[in-house]
Amino acid sequence: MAISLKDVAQRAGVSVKTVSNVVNGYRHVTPQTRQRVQRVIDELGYRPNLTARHLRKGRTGMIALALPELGNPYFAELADAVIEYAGGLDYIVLLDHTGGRRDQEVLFAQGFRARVIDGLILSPIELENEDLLARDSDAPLVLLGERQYDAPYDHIAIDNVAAARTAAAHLVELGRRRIAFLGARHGRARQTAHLRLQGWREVMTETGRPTGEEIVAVTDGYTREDGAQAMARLLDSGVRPDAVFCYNDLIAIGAMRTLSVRGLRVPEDVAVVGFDDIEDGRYCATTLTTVAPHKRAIARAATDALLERLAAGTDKVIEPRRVQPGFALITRESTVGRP
Amino acid sequence: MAISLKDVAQRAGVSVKTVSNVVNGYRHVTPQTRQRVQRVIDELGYRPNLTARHLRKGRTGMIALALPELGNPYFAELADAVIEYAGGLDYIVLLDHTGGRRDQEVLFAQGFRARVIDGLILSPIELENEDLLARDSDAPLVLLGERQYDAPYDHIAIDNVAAARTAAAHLVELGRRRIAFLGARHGRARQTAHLRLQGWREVMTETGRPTGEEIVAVTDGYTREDGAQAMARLLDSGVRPDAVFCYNDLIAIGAMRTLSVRGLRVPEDVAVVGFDDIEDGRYCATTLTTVAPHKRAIARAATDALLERLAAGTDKVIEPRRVQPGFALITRESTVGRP
DNA sequence: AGTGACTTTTACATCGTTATACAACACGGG
DNA sequence: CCCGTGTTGTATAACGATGTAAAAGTCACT
Repeated sequence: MAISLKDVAQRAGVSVKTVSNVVNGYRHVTPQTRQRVQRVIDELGYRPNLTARHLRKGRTGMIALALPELGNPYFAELADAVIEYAGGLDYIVLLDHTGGRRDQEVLFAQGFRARVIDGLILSPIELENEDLLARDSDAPLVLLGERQYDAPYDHIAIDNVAAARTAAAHLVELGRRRIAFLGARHGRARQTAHLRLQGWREVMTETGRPTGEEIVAVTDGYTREDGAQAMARLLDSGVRPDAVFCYNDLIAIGAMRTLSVRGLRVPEDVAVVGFDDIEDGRYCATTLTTVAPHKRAIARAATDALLERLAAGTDKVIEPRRVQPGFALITRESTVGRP
Repeated sequence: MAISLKDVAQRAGVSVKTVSNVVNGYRHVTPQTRQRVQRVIDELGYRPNLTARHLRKGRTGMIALALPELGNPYFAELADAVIEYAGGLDYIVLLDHTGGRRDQEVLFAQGFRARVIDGLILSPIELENEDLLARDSDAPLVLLGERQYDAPYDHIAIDNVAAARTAAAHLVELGRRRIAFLGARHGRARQTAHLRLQGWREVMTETGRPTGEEIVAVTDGYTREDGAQAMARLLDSGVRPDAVFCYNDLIAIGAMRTLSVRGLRVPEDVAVVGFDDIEDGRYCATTLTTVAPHKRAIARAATDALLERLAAGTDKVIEPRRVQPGFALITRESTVGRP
């Protein structure tokens, strides 16, 4: 059986509340009392029951982080960063994955696990604006990632259009002419993929390069497999790009795999740029040039935004905040070759 | 303010306990009462406060899963599997990372977060046997992964020696003669690395191949970087292996990177085998032959073992259990070449 | 000694749930 | 008509912590 305040109080010959006061560092306790109680606490090895404390305080000290999938290293690395940072602020992080499915995302946004968590950081993929507007949970919600919404929630995301432009401009500078885009998505105008596609398209247009449908490969998902297949389809269709800009690193890695199978050299025949800066990219046979969002900054911004809302309470209204952490283009062999 | 049992009871004109009975599907409630209460529940959108329930029941319905790091895809994929499986059994999984540091591992084993979680699945790296014996927390603990301990805890791990033998035998069958081992560790005899090293050494000895120190590369960690450096050191030392068996896929990927930089072909000049079957390995320029532990089986076995202990309660003694999930050798281009 | 202004400690209610024990009621058999 | 049996519902006490309000103790000053 676990030790409770009562046990300590009994043994120390004081009231339960006094023990509680000692535990919580309350000011008005005489040094003698404090010392005596503290000794008993150490003796019995008392540790507060967080469940009880949470019940009484109405807060659990836990926040949830819902990501599409941990199998994607970008999200795993991001999760690491959030757990680390929030942990430092005495918050426990509940990690979850939505599988990028709309029903799951709605479930989480709606407060699945409400009463267990104080707030939620959600990185949506399929979630629609209407889902957010229909939300009735009162736990604070911070949105992560690049989809855009017209809803009153904090949103942390890098400037995707600018980031994509940087990547595209890099390929243009290298003198590439037929620069394909891998990882576009059907439909949904607010998708991240559209922002990156837009940045790419802007630069292509400005520099007189083709942007036709035949040079844009649509994928179902964001995996290596999707990238490999998309690249294969592109090549099979007769298009011969001399560069590809990929929605993310996984797709880029898949694409490089297909290029290797087809006997095309990277970057001599085809230059490749990814997005995310996952660690894999640094150890491919040909290391991957990529756009690196500052993951720690993202983790910090998201956690800070959420905790600030928690501290303010539900009544106080805080203007929804839009934070744009930085990014950097990291050039590696897949565009500039081996030194 | 959230709706509580009391609110529902008041509105429905019954006692609090009756509502509780309806919520919990207690048998002896007349259909009329049940229906009436249920209607009010739906009307008010009542959802049980799990914190209170947990306080009362003395259980939280949460288990922790402490892994070295999520950045390693093997652990990320494993975490995915555990969250999925335990979630299906109505358990919430608290994911944590120890960084593979002994102090952190001890902290978790000792019941950091006790009173929040009902039990713990821990995948230790540096944890020592004495740490386990000194453990005084009463929350059930299941050990995951390949380190061996003489302590009364359930342990889930594949047969590493057999797995390593399978991999080594594969390289022997291909006619390779100087088969290096990448990713050995200094000291600690109970380490996983030693088991894999042992399997490798057995096969080398049985087939008359060298097992000298010069062909075994020690690493500090288990990352791609470690693999790349170890491979470089091996080559610099003048050893010319025609195959490498790596402690894990990350090291193998790092090694392949170095081989590529040095102009050595895989598998023509050097065949490479990894361990873990992480997704990265399927999309390298040269896909990676690897030993694939059955991750889902591991996740299931660990969760089942833990939940069984939870169900049994602390008083009942269950014999510590050793489960060995299966594995499979998956041959890819890094040993058999491209078809 | 009595007063007022603190400081220190305590008793008790409370958070939202479930367990326990018991009251109220229905039913069938003698 | 009473009794035992079994069902249905309620009042109350926990679980372990904290907040509130008030009691008890201390001290300086008249």
